[in-house]
Amino acid sequence: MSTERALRNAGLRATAGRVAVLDALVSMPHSDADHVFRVVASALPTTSIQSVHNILTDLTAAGLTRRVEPAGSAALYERRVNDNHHHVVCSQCGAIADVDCVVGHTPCLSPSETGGFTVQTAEVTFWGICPDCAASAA
Amino acid sequence: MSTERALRNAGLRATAGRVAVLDALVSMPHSDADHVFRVVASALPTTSIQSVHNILTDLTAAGLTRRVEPAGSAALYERRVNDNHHHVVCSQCGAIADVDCVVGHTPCLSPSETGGFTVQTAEVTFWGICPDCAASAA
DNA sequence: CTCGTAGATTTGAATTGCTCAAAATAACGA
DNA sequence: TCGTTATTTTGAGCAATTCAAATCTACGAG
Repeated sequence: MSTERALRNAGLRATAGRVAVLDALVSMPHSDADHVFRVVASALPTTSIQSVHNILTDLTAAGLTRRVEPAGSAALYERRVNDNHHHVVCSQCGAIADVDCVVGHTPCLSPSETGGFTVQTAEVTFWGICPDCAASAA
Repeated sequence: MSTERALRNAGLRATAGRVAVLDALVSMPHSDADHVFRVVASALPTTSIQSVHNILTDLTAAGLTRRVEPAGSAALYERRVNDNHHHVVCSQCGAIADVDCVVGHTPCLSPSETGGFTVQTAEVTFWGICPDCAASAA
């Protein structure tokens, strides 16, 4: 299995829990730990929310998943990694979608005054209204 | 007092707690609720952390303060508002500084593919190393 | 000026999201 | 097949924040 290979390549053991979590994130990106837990639990009844937290933390540390924390919601995880994409978040319902970066190529990557900070990455979050919320408002 | 006038202009009553919180945020921007509480509590011994949360929530709803939630830290508040500035956060110690926006004026405000979202604002967080952490690493 | 009331604060409890740690278990190289 | 060590399990615990009822107070009406 490709998922298991990815785990071993990252130096992690290929356990059922990790495979299930990674696979879950492919079909439902931007899921929080609880969401992942509910999907994984049906196939793996012995698991727990804490285990899912452990797994997600490990996977993120190993670079297999990315953790996103939009203001106001729990941490979200996605498999899409290493491409520095950004996100649009619905300020009404919290729905989230990927956004590829933008204007030229690395916008906002050279702030004018950094107060002496050495900038390594730029994280962009767009806030707006998702199609569903726009529809139900009309 | 200018602070009290600002409160009334926003349609809020000018209470001692609110004035103290606003004033505290002028001298120490990017403070979390606990930080604000400790400063305010010395002048206002009857207050509580919950009251500070209430106040900060109200002030933010009224547009008098801005709430920022960098990944991994508690919510931070600042008085600087309505100028859409951004932040640099130290990935080691969490120190935070303001960054004025950048490249032209409204960079990153026109993502290529929004997945149908109507984008209203763009929030940029730079991650890097602050001067202090850089110094102690050398 | 004082009084009543809507708006704020206080107090205490509860919730959410997550971390920590010890014991049990399972992956996988030898 | 077995042993080691990584991983999961289980259960407790914590920090940040929210909720809600009771009390209080700012401030406009009179």
